[in-house]
Amino acid sequence: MKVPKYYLVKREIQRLIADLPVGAALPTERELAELLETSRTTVRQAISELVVNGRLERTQGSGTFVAQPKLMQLRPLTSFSQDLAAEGWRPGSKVLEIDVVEADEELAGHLQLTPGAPVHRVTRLRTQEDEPIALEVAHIPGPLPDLAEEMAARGSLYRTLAEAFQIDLDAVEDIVETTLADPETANLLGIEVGLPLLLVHRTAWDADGRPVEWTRSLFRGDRFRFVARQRLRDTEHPASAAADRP
Amino acid sequence: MKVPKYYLVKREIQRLIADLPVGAALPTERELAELLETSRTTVRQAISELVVNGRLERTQGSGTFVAQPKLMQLRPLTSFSQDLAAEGWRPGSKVLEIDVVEADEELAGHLQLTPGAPVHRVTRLRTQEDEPIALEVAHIPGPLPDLAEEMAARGSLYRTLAEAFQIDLDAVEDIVETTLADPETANLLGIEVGLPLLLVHRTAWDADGRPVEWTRSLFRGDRFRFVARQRLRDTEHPASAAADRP
DNA sequence: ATTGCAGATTGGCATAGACCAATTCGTGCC
DNA sequence: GGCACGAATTGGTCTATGCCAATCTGCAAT
Repeated sequence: MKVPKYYLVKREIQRLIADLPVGAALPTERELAELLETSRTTVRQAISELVVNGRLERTQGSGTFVAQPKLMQLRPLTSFSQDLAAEGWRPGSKVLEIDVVEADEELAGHLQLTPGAPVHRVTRLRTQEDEPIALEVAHIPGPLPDLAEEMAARGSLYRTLAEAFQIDLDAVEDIVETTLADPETANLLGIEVGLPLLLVHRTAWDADGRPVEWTRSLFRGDRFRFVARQRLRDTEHPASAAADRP
Repeated sequence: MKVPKYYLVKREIQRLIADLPVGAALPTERELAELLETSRTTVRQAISELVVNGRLERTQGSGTFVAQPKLMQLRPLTSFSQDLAAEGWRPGSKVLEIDVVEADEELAGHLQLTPGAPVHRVTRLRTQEDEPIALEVAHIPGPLPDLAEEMAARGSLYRTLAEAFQIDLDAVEDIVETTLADPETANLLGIEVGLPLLLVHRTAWDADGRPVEWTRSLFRGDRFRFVARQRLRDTEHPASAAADRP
């Protein structure tokens, strides 16, 4: 099998950084090109893949550095804050905007509304140790008086829905796929344009089966894992009541 | 905000292909470079992102074409075949290898074994309409006599475990993250090196809480969505027995 | 000691061009 | 008509180079 040169260069660089601690600086691109007897373009292509994989971090004017390994995890059925707090992280959240928009075709479909119906929109930047890791846009239908104030008082969106508006979620569905960072998203998340992201669409229903939330989240692909854990409902033998998994 | 030129080119190309049907050919890279008054390198960078997003497909010697949109979905709790069949797809599976290996540190940890313990390994290529979409390596501990023959007779791994070895799954956990295709994987999946993949680690437990399967799957990021659907166990009010979601 | 500015350093973007590899297509042969 | 082969076409890789933008460094002024 033919392996392109930039891929060999990538492996060389991986060897170079294998023993380096987080934060260590790589040689400059121009030095690497000379050292590995190739062009700077090829070196950049190799480094780009390592950046995408989350192994390296580039800063214009400064250099290229060994990055933190991928660590965070998110379970789909609880809230962002609970998820990360349970893992021992320090999650934060910054509300960028709270407004009301008219549902377009797609949004109306997901929330079972007629297009044009008013929907509350909450745009938030999720952070971890003050580093942005996700951009989240939640859409909630129905009257929610003083949503901004209620949220400001509580912080958590789910807690606000439950305590201030008696909206309790009964089921959620997450759809996860990959996408690429466009300039605007890259800017907000402080990452490079073109980095792979995990695009998560979440729909939540109440006990009556009515959709109460439709959210579009973009997570850094190099910093996030998505965890889905499920008990299998044994439709044939409704016996199993064993302890939860270790 | 500064938007690089290749990104503008990308948008131009997106406009160009907006009305084209699947399979339609783009102008050649050299033509696009001239048309959009830029270099071929810049055009290639723009096209590369559209390829990664699954909007375009490149074939050396032939051209660049509009690709099938992302469509498939997979729920985490049933088998690959059931998942796709339920969505109306025609899934296939090709067993590449069935053998027994010694568990390394990581594998032993996931399956609660001692390193060096023998583990069955089933390597499969999952296909859809004869197109490879995922590479799956399953590890199952314990004695499984004539596993290869039993599987050949049934096709499905989960059915084989249940019917031939009385191994019934009770809970599963999927961990989803992004990664990039290395040359070997890219070769098997028939995609380009460097394309983003969804890397899914699945662990399955039986009713006694013993891990019975640990699987590493690589899905084409441009062809796959991952769906996790959950009922929220209402720990406070164990009442909810409403109909499943619409 | 602190601040401010200028220059050097480093990554980011874009160009032009060469050659390779896979595919396609036309031509001519059978 | 069908097949084989070679040329043309098209994407794949790599080089060399220039300039821009962000950052860092060090010196000078305060």
